[in-house]
Amino acid sequence: MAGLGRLIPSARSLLVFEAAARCGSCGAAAREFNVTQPSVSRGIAQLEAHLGLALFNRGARGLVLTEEGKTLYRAVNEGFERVESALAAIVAARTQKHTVELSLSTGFVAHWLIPRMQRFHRDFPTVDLRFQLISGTLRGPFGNVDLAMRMQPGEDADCHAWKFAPELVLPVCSAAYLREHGPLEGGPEGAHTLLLFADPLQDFAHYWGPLVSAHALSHASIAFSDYAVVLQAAMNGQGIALGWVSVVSHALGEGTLVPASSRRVATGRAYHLMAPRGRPLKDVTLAIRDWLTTEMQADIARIRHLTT
Amino acid sequence: MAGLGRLIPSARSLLVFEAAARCGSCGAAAREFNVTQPSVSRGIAQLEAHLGLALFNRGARGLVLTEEGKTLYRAVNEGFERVESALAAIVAARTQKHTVELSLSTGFVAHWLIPRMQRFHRDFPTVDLRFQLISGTLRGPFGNVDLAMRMQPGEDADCHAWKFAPELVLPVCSAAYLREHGPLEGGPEGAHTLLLFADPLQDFAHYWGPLVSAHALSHASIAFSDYAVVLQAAMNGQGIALGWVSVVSHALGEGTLVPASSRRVATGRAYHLMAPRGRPLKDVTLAIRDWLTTEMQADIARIRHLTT
DNA sequence: GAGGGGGCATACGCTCAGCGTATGGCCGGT
DNA sequence: ACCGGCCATACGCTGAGCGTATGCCCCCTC
Repeated sequence: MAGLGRLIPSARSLLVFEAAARCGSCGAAAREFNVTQPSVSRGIAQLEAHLGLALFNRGARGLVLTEEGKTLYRAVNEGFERVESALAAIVAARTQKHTVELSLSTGFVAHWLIPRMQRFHRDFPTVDLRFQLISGTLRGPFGNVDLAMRMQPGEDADCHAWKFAPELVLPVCSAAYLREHGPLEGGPEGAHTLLLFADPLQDFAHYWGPLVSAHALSHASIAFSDYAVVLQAAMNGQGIALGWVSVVSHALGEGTLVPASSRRVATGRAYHLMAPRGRPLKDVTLAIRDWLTTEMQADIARIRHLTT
Repeated sequence: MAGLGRLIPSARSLLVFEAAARCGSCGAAAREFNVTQPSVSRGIAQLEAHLGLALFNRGARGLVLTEEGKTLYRAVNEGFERVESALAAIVAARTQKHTVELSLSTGFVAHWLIPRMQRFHRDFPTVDLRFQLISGTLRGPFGNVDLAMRMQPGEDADCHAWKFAPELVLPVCSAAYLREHGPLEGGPEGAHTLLLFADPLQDFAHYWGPLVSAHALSHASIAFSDYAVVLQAAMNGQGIALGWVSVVSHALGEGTLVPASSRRVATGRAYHLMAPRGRPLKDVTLAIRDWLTTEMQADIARIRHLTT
């Protein structure tokens, strides 16, 4: 409104007026603007002189709006509120990001998701991921996250569930380790170092059993308390680790890990992505589910020759 | 609203923003505030920096509001209009004056209305006129004025419209120029000076074409950026200008301008006075409409011998 | 009635926010 | 390729807006 600039003596006149009207005194308004009382007094006087009418009656108890002052104050209050709401809204909309909470294992995040985080942020520029990280077997309630990875829906029936990846396991090591020590099956007794994950919840013999002969269990072993560290040690050439394909698919595709045996363990079970029913199922959550699934399927296709 | 003062970097930020948004360029907004273009440019940049977002996209054609800018502009426009209405109302109530906003061309105001302003004030002593001045072709929204002059109602269907004057154009110059150089049609090639109005929105060849033979377009010419100045130059004897009768009727009646040719262009279109439906249609607005129309009809009758 | 507290108004002098000028870069039209 | 018109920025200037000091007024309490 071009006219407004011409109707007031300066841009700050109305801000000063509004503050004085609301606070009821020059001193209180001055404190709000971090100026001194004479500054507000002059500002109001300037506005009144410009308009040719009194907006306040002055008294020992401060300022009292005249009838014209009340009319103007109502308008200014409404007008400023309209502007302030819009300002607040556009600033909030601009900085507002979707926060999505994911419950995932440390190994998965470290060796599968982080390597493709750049692509994730490209595809989801307004999403801010928050992780509930689970060291070891995927477990525990996830009622307070948007998306969780778990083995089977049975853990928490009251949820949406979507199949994500089959549970397929194979021994993996670095290419350098393989060249130096040969595959897991060959070689003399105890020639290998097995990198174990010290997880009381997981029967690793259950997985190792089908992969090595009985006497092979005499191999040296190193145990770690986090599966992500187990895989890192394998990549560093320190031994052979169990490789859950859902976690090592990226590393196998990149060649930072290679199969250490021709044997595989397919348990018949599957990892699922789950969303609790008690939490809003946001579009962005579904989009991320789809993205994760698509990426996993692409990885699996890419390393099919290594896992069958 | 105390918050508003904290959301903007300075009190004048929003005034600058609103003007730039409405005018579509820093230069045009600067002219409205009687400052230079860099001043507006800095003001907008300061506001954007403070808010942390872009309000305009910059280009070779000026400023275009972003989506956030549009949101803010709507709010600021409404908010400021609310304040301005109250300000006008209390000033009018105090002085018992009616403020009437008119959207008219600079040429019309300068050469048709101002010459009869004394008579206007005699007939409307309590009316305080405010002008939205349009340099060049009458155009643009007029939702925030009481009365606008436009070519056809189609521009903004949601309005009252009353026919005001036909679009009739003839070449005009001063009497002294005519005595010295003769009419537009006669004389050697290139003997005249054409006073042009540099308005990209208006195809002046469309009007000059029927008024002069093809070779006459070789006349020397001077271009001005405002039609009011074009007419002033013609009155000063500097050449021949196109005279829209709706603007030059007073000057023709007074003899400060005379026809420079026997040819006329009647486009068949008509100027209208319009009032937006979204704004109160005040009695004083209708009275001014009638006054303007009566004055124009009297002018046209007075110069009928010159325009047919 | 006197005194004190708290309010607003004004004179004087200071300073930096906002300005203009100069200039450069970019874009679109010819 | 050239030109006109737009916006952005560096530099220096200045007066609008500020604080301080002070005076005056009103209201309340003793």
